[in-house]
Amino acid sequence: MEHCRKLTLEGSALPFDLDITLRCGQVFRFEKIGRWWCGVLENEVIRIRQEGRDLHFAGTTEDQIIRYFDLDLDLEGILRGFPDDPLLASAVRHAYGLRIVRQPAWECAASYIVATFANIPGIRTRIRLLCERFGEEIRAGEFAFPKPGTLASSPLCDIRSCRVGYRDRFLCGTAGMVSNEPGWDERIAALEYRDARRELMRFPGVGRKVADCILLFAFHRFEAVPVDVWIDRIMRTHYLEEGGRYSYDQIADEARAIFGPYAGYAQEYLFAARNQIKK
DNA sequence: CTCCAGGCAGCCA
DNA sequence: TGGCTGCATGGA
Repeated sequence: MEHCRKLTLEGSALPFDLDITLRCGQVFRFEKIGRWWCGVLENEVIRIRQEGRDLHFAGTTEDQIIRYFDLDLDLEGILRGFPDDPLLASAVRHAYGLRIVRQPAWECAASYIVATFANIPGIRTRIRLLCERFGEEIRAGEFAFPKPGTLASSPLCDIRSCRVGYRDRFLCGTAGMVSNEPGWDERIAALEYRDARRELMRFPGVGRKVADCILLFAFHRFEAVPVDVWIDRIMRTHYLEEGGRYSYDQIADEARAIFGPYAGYAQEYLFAARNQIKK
């Protein structure tokens, strides 16, 4: 591996916690080996570790690190702007320094399509298998994320062999649509949140929740609030009227009303602290 | 073994 | 529009 660089975090880059950021379940391909996190960024194998304010990394540029981890974002200001709420405050304390990573749009979409109705360890296994089978080998034993064209032209049975189950045709179908429209992500990025979500939901396997995940994790639309079973539970138990009937959009709207324009970030901190939040 | 998971599409009223 | 149901799979 090429030589290691160092980036000292300061200003907007604080707070930042690499472990929490890569462990919280927003990304599925990073793996911690010893003290190093190893993963693939833009077809480059990278490794990175944090020691206090120092970020040591290899395999990519400082600009890419800053962009991927969104270190120019004033996270402290966002956290300070949250409403005075004890549950959210405890979640922020628990996951302090978590940053929403800027995922490539296609990788994010494909990942969350195969993430539906599954648990995180299983998702990681599936995505690893997809990369090993369909991704370009960029180094011995290291694979890029599969290109949409590759998946679109692969037999469903081959895709299913990566244990994606019934999601095989969703993944293949979305891969086909994406590969037929270069620049689809820029088109989405130019739209208002509601329009962007509606457009994303035209992809097979992309419903409200997956669309919100793509908008939050790839496009950094921080008003997007993915409501999975955990967030649904937390919102109903702690923020909504007991026994009330709430649709997905009503819960997300409530979250935006309570947490403000960075509700997506609040959601992510609550998700990261889900096992510490009592039912 | 049972339960459950970063839900979705396809129905039906 | 809103509620119900089947769905493949593996990790805990």
